[in-house]
Amino acid sequence: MADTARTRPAVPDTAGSFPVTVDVVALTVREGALHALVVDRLLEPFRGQAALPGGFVLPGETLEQAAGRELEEETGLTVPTGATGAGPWHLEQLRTYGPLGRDPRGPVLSVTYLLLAPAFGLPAAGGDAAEARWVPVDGNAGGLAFDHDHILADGIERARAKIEYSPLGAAFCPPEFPVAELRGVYEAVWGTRLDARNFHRKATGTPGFLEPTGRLGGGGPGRPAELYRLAAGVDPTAAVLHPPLMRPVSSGRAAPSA
Amino acid sequence: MADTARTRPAVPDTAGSFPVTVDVVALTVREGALHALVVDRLLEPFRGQAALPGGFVLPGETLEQAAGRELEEETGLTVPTGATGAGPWHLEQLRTYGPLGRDPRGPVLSVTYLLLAPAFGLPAAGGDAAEARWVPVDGNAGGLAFDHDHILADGIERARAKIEYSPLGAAFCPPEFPVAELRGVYEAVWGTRLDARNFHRKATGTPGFLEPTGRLGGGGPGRPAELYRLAAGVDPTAAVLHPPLMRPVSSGRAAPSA
DNA sequence: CCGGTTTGTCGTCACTATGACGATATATAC
DNA sequence: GTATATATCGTCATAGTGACGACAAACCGG
Repeated sequence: MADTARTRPAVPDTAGSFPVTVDVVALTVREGALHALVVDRLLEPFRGQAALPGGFVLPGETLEQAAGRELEEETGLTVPTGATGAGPWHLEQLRTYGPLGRDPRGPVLSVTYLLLAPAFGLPAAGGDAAEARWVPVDGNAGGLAFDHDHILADGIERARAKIEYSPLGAAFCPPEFPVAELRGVYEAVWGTRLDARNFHRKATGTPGFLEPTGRLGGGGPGRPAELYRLAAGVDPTAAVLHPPLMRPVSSGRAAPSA
Repeated sequence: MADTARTRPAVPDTAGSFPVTVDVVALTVREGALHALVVDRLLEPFRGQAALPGGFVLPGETLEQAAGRELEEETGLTVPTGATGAGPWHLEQLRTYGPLGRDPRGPVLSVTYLLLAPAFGLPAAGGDAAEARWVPVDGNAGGLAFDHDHILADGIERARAKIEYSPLGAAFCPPEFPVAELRGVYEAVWGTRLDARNFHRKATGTPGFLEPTGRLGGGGPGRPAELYRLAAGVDPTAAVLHPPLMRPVSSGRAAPSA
């Protein structure tokens, strides 16, 4: 143990050491509205209060692994491996909060992740949480534990901004979907209405965005829609929409919060 | 000590505790080229190698405070307080790396920050670093310690993307500057040439971006330019450029790395 | 003093992308 | 069949861009 100090330099004693949590802003579109995943806390602090799913990072874990584990433990959602790739599901880091003044237990760092997912069956509770559920985020979803209201707002704004120029809107859709479903995603995330014809022109006319499957999706009333999938081999965060799909100025174009 | 467990819930024992560093990608524009601030390490690991300025977060410190302290200790640069506001200097969080496989001393979390600054006098070395210096980032600045090459690349890409739609390009400029200087920033950051007349039209014609001071800036050859400042009261990260200033497609439109 | 050079600013023009909206195709509901 | 709903294609005016001409106002060298 003493010789490791020579062969392997150590972290200086003055450096602080912090517990680290991973919290996930999981968003989906259900019934035309943007929903976030919250759980009810079973433990102190904030016992009984709603919070974002998340928990402490364990030794030997990566941050992504911790995010996936907590999500699965608390909500039953299993994030497919490689969800940072194209297709449904998208997991990306949001930002890091803390360590001061955000947890009554003391200094705690929170690395947060943003998950965009298709509407998914009701998750099951477990772990440190009871009753995981999707809650609509129309304006005032407030009342979350810790600084999770703030984190949720940041996550929503990130999602709103990213679908402007990236194909990430498709992360909310199943592997094959009609253009109208994608338009519904934009309308739900932005809280606005988009012209179906102009959206169709932009979505299908942008190289590297959508790819026709040739199949038709029937079922509902009206003419059956052609099904599309995300263009293959495209980085889901690449800026394929050039110029971007712009949110109507009439809608609440809130300034991104840094 | 025993009763605090009742009145103040504690972090569970199973939770890991991690040393946390703050590393800063400091960018500036000098002589028409984008430069990054690097220091030479005085201590192991990677002693003698170039690295981004940064160091361990101390107990009781916020992340921003740690970033400012390390920057000042190692490079002599003093970030003005409130550099997240408008005007020259801009400090924002980039992302968090780790904790596994990036530091030979063991699991270490690195919260990184992006600093955009006007060209500034040669920084002075100190602390754990010798010879802080600006290095041009034209393509192959590589060879930094830890995963700092990767972090630097992420920071540059963030800067390239942000000046497309935000007024952040002005963070590289002094408080008052001619339009041509701002154009030089865009050209340096994007590594491309822009048409002076079209840039002037877009920059001066976009509400919430530039504000004429009425003063003229003389000195060099040619007609003296009108001096502008950033529009007052505008969030420096707000998307004021709608549609954005788009990088020419001819230039290397690399896909953002998530 | 005077023309040449350099840089900043204003204008023009073709083209692209958008926003608004009409028209047609093809399904389900009654 | 008729009404209704949805998808897709087309048209047209307009805003914004890219390319580039023209003029303004400083410096330089003789």
